[in-house]
Amino acid sequence: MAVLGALTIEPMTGYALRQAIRDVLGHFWSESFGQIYPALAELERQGFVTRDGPDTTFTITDEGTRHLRDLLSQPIQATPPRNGLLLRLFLGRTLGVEACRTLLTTAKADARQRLQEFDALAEEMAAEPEHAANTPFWQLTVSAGRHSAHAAIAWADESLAALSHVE
Amino acid sequence: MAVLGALTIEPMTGYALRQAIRDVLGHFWSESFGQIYPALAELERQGFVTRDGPDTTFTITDEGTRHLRDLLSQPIQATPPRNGLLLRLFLGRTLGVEACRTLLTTAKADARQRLQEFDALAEEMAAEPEHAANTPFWQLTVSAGRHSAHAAIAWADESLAALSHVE
DNA sequence: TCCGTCATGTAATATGTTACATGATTAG
DNA sequence: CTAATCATGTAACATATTACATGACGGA
Repeated sequence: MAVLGALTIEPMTGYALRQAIRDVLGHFWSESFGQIYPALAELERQGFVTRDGPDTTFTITDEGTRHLRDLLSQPIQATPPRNGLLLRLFLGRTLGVEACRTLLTTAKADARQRLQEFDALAEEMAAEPEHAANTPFWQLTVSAGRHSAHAAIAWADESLAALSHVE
Repeated sequence: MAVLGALTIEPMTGYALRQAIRDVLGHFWSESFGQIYPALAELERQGFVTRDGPDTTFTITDEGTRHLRDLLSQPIQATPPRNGLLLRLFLGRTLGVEACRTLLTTAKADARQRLQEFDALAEEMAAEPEHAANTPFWQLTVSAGRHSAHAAIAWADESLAALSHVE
């Protein structure tokens, strides 16, 4: 779904695909080389993408677009959560309050960092008039990241305050 | 780490462990049967847990607690993101605005639901005086969930408003 | 010439879920 | 007595990452 989706934006090589997924979808999606190339081969076999010219860029076919629409319409399957930060804090009594404070401070700094990256990303998107029809949707994903980062900062502040009363 | 951590709260059978992980850590961690039993066998082999009595509850050893402290102190390794909702919204032009609106409405309802679950969880925790030393840390994880859910609701509202101007 | 990047792919490995097999115990 | 839950475990399968192998090309 991610590979087909990226190819709706523009034709790309597998290598460029990996960069696009990392740089543009990076904050909510990821794929490794080992997934992308076999996926492209399979999609080609099924006629959903074609390999063009000597530079071997991949282009999505009409059938591929139809298939993508099907995939997008399927129910979202939840990925099992694995939040190492929260697991450590939950076990804070064993880990120690001081270490928890450090984790929270780092988490806050990370969230600030992410906010800056979202600003850059939003600017980048706005500066591409050829993708005007996509930008409203793309901005939604950036906005999600921003809301999430702001929430993380507020939570970290509250949590640090709460922990100052412990032990 | 999750298995050892859960056993610091109280000795448990593997079955109870799975329920505790699902019910208490569920909103930020998950383990399946296929992970828990082999992990317990390995932890027993290494002397980090012991199997007691005829009801075979597992108890963490002193060495196990030391090992857990080591594990908790190791750097948090980020899990690759896989957010099916954001991927679909990013490809909103292909999926269609109407479907995006539905996704956002559902996401908002889900977040509301989660808020209620967090309220219940917080009450449950507060009602267990024998775990008083743990509750400050446990409340942090609930608070994280609450902040995240509130952010999701605000984001969904904003996004629905933004999409009303599209097409 | 040599290094970094572009480019494709495979193999080894790691991780994780689901389904199945088995049997005890408990509640209706 | 029978259905649900408790309890442990394994095997098959699915998924995903990392490292490796290969080679082209452009710039310092």
